[in-house]
Amino acid sequence: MQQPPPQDSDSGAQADRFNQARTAKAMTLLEDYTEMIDDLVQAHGEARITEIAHLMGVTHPTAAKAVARLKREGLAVSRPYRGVFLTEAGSAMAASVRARHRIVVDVLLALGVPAEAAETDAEGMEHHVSEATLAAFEAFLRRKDQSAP
Amino acid sequence: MQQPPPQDSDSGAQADRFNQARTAKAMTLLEDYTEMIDDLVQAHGEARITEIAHLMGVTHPTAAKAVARLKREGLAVSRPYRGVFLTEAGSAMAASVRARHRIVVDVLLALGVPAEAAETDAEGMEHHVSEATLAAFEAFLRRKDQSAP
DNA sequence: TCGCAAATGAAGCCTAGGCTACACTTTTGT
DNA sequence: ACAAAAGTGTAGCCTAGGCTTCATTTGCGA
Repeated sequence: MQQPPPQDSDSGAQADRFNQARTAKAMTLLEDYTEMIDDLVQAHGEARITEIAHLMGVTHPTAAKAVARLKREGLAVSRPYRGVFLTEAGSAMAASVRARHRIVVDVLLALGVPAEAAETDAEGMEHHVSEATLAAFEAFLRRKDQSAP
Repeated sequence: MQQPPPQDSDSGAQADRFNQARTAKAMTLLEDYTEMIDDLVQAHGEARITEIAHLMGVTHPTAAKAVARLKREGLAVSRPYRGVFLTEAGSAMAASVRARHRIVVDVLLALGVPAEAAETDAEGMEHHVSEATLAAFEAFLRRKDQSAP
């Protein structure tokens, strides 16, 4: 799932990178909404469309469309005029997204990025952090903690 | 250009971050293509649609549409059935994009990310690296160089 | 309890960025 | 010199993800 088959020439490697970036970009909506819904359910017991929309900075029809997509993908469930909830798959995604987000922010902070910028940039960067990179980030943070306990 | 006006409540901060991530996402196409065209012009004296498409991993009509957008935005010029070239604005963007890309890759490598993953992830992450974060990255790399010359 | 405000849903429009199919130049090899 | 091949352009279709507008449902307060 990480190395697609090598192409004809060397230019394939370059193309593969862009294709992976495009794939990651397509996942961002799913990831952002599942995390948001998980937050809201933990905070209020349910996630309402209007609140999701407000926090995401979009209009409610946009949020509703996103939730419809989550439902299509089996990540969320909801009944008309009722709150939205995550399925098990959705919760799992939310958990890993949140963990990854925290690690990315921590790495940025450790590198000396100002807190506000770290939060903002992490929001976009996190979706492009592969397993390999995430593992390296975790190892880096562990080293940091050891050297400065 | 970095801090939009504060919203009503605190939820505005969250929404602002997502909005910035969306803006950055919208810039990725422009940035990727200008850098690619710059590479090709430096290598071959011109950038051909077919080669751009091949390297970007898309079909040529898609590349042609992207180039049309670059022209609309004043970043590139071209005449029918001839190569594509960057304007001064396009060259400037390519230069800063390339510089940022190199820094992001270097930071990932310095953190212990494997080379292949660093290249791939940087391709997506770089577009979300703000000026503040970039500055912190550069400072971090300078420190690294000093401690291990 | 019942009426109105707030929340949700539904429909339709727009742009970006993919694609295929087909038409037309340009280039190239014989 | 010209025909085939390669490269470009054009048209049209699709999905995602924004938006506005309008209809419907909830639920709360008078």
